[in-house]
Amino acid sequence: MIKALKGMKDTLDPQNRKFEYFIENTTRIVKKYGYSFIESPILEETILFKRSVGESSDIVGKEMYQFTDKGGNDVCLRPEGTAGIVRAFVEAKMDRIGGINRYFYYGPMFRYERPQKGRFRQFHQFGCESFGESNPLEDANIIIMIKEILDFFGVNYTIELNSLGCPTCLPPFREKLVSFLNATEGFCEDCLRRRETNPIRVFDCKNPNCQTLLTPAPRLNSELCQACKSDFDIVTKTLDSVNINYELNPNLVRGLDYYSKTAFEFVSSDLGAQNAVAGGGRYDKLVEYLDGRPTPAIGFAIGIERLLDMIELQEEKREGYYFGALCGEAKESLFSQAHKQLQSDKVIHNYDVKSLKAHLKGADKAHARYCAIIGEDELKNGVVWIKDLREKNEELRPLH
RNA sequence: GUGGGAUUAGCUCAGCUGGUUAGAGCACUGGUUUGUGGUGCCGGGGGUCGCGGGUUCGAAUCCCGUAUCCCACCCCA
Repeated sequence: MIKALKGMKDTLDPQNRKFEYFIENTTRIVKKYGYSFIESPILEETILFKRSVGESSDIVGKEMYQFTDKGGNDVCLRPEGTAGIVRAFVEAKMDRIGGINRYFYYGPMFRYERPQKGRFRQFHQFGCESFGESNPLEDANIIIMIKEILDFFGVNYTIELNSLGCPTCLPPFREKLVSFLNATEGFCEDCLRRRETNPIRVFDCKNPNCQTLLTPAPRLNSELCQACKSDFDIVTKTLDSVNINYELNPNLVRGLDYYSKTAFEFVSSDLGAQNAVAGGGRYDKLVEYLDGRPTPAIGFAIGIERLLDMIELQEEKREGYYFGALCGEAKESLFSQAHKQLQSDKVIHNYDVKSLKAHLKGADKAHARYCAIIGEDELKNGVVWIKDLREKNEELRPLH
């Protein structure tokens, strides 16, 4: 038997029903906030992700499905959604047209990782990207929108918030931090590695010894430049004004290099170790990194599988008709009757001749509202027998 | 990439220290004196015991390898 590759899942019942339910309602909500559908290819040039997500990130460094295609191009299955959308945005010259453009997308992403709870090699994200709006009210509004989505599905979460600074205040801070790390002995191996790759991540270390050593370390939230600080204040004050609870997490570091200023994650204790159900932030420099005109932007993505893991499927409701014959002679009339019904209703047609009891069982299993039967008696009288499986009443309708 | 646990029917699992034709529940399917489901009763189909080696008279059972799944590290949605 040929099986799906490691970490890759087929979407069948009942997951498929959850998936449709999620897309339908999330789409409805984000459209209210002015987002419109966009789709970009799953396969992109490798350079796109190297320049946007960043070569120092784990995603680009070791998790990409990268290969050379038949034309000799260095290509990748997209590991995340934002880079492709920004490329599409710049390629369509939307940066030159200007204005405010908001897009949503959903689809598969690929990362070559060891699978575990809530983590797959092919997984799905639903994301939004807002271009052209630098006002931090947009940051707050996006967080409010995500909250509306998660609340609609009734999941538990907490919002974690941080400011990552900008090209004015982050690099000096990073240098300060690295000198501090260099001057301090006793950090664990992971932290020494982080010092080289992504120094801010040391704050995330779970090793209690490292946490102790970090006590006197410089902190970004007290090193933010005036602009970053005042923007972040607006975000938090706006959230306060609409009574949204959040936690300031100075250790929140996003794994993608393009983020700046506002960064947030929606985490849930109902998930496993992979507890982020949604995450995102501002990326004001990314459009120009990808050869566009400077355009402020902010976006986020929801991990669809992680969200679906937390939602309950509502019971499938009875709908439509089930058609069955009690004798071979009835088959022809039954088929034509079913065909006519199909013009206005969902119809499941069973082709086998079976007992009434067997057909009723079949109708029940098919979640049909009505069970329509033709047997010898009905054929003789030119009628079809119909039972309403929910109301438990029966009627005879003339064949037509 | 590093650990730990698992792998027997479609699903959840039982199968003791290796010993005759590998079991259960659920699911599926059919019947159940008259044409009434989701909820009675009886029957039926379905398994090269993940795969490959090895030990043995004999392996689902012991050993080695390997694949996949689950969980965690790491990282992130």
